[in-house]
Amino acid sequence: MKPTIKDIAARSGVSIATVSRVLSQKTGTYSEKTQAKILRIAKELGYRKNTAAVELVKKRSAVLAVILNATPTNFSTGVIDGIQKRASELGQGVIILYAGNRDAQMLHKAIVTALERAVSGILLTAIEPDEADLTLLKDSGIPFCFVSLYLNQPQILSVSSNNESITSQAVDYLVEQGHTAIALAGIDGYHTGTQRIAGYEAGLRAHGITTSCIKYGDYSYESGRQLLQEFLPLKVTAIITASDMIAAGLLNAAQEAGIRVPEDLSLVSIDGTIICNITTPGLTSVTQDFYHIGSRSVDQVMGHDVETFVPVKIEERGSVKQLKK
Amino acid sequence: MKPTIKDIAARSGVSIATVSRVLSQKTGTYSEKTQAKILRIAKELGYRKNTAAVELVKKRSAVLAVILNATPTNFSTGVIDGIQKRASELGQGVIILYAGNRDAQMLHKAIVTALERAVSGILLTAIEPDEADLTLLKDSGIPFCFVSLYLNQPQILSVSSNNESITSQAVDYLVEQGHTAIALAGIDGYHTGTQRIAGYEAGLRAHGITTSCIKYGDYSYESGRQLLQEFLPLKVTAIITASDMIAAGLLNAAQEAGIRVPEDLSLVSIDGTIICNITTPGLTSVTQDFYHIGSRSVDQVMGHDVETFVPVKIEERGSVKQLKK
DNA sequence: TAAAGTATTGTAAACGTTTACGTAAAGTGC
DNA sequence: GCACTTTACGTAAACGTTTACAATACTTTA
Repeated sequence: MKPTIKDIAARSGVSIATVSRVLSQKTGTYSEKTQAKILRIAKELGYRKNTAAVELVKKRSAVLAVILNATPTNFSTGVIDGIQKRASELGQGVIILYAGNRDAQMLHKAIVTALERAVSGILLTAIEPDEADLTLLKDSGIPFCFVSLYLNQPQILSVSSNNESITSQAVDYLVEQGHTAIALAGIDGYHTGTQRIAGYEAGLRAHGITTSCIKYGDYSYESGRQLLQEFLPLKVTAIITASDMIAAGLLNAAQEAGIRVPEDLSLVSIDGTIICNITTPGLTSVTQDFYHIGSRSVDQVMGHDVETFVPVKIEERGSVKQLKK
Repeated sequence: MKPTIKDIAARSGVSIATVSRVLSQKTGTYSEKTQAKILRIAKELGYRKNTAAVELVKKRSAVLAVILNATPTNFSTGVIDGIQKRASELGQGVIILYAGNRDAQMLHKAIVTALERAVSGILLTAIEPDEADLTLLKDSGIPFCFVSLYLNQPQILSVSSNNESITSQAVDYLVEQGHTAIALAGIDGYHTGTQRIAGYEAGLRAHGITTSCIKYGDYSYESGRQLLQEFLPLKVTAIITASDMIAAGLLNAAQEAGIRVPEDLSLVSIDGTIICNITTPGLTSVTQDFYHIGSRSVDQVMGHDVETFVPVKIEERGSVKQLKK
């Protein structure tokens, strides 16, 4: 069946310890001649290490566990690309455990699965754990880091965009385009949403705007469509949306209702994924750098000294009208 | 540090074998009194099984490995939702290994990683392996199944939509709407693409249409945008696109070139993800049931008797014009 | 009551790999 | 040539859990 180091040792005429040292590349503990023989035989036999045996002995593996939340917004690919690349550079493998979308049970199971394996670190992407799971993580002794979430607790590692900066920059941009009746749409009441609300309100205050307007949602396209009804009686000229999906839903519902974008209503979308290019018109966005968020989170969980916040930028497309001043 | 069954045995006054039997729920091999005591102490100690030790001894785990290709088209979520749900119903965990997008090195590494772990099965989603990797999989003794790919080799398990049926239904639908100058766009030369070409051409023949028009691409939005140039000199009235992203790219490039959809050019998109709702106008699609593809692939790899093909359906939106006949 | 059957438990070995420590041989410096 | 250091290798034990088999205790049957 599956060849083991015992098989290699028997064919090489050396001990299993020597085979192990060669296969673990313990330089200086074997001769070149012995190494060549062992590597040749290992290849002939199609030998592969038994990961479970290694992890059992070493009580640690060179594997990062990524716990992945399926958000309505598709930014996972960028984050994962960043994680995979950086992990690979640091000699770490990556396994992904799926936690559904705000499914507490699946999340708990994913966390326990990660803890049951001797992973070197855990990255939780766009996931807000409850206190019990957070305690579990803290007590495990395994380093963990939140990705695209900032809990603002000093002992908890995270890498994300600065959510207050995201919305305050969006407000700045819209004010610059002449807008003063600015709303925030599709946000939720979790940490990310709360931070974005704070930035939105700080941005309004900084420009002396006293009227705020916040509509809650769940970041999804359908949520965006439904939110349009709530804006119809209001006098807002511009809306900052919590996600590209909210923006797309608002956009399409508005157009179906005869409201032209950007002529009658301007939109600035948070995230800046490819969705912003697909809509008609394209969506002006506060674009997050998901690739670097992912990449930097690997450095963070590996104990390297990195900045928590990854900068964002405004990307102009076609959804914001410049008002006469 | 981490409690082991030795700690539980010491506190319970029983042997480690008894602790193991209780924790493995070997019914009929322990008394209720002993069980209660062991479970209480395990909970007090915060005991968790060491997965590596279990896998080492059993040489098998109740875990499916999903090797995930990051396609330009975002259908992964549906597939994974289907896989996770069905696996959970069958008592299997799921770990996901990321293979990038047509990155042979990452794919090979993902496959080797899966083989190094005592997984119960491997699901390869939208992945076309080379011969060496396919041989590796076959020689491993671990069951594997292709998801959303059909290799048409009798010993190789797969679950997907019927790609010939997808394009022939699209042709049927467009002919029904009065179209006879029908193209196929964005397809590649791999298995899926080849099957869709066959269905497209069979569909044309069935309607006595002798002129075919096929433009290759890579399923991405950018590829779709670029393909428009190739269609400008042609007299096609309708295009079947290889993915929603190709459709969105063609759509937006056409509108920017003053070509109206559906008035001047009709589009039918293969996949039917949420992208089809986001574009303006919405894209008529041959919609695949990714959730059931994922779900059924779990049954397939677990050795249950299931149909290879999951039915597709035409979903009308706003991208096809009915021509006068 | 004795024998047979069943339930419960413990001992020992297995799983595949790593590594501390001991030993022998080779290399280096005085 | 001698003492010290380095290289190379082997032995034995460890890692945490499972399980076959043996032993013991309890229950049922004749």
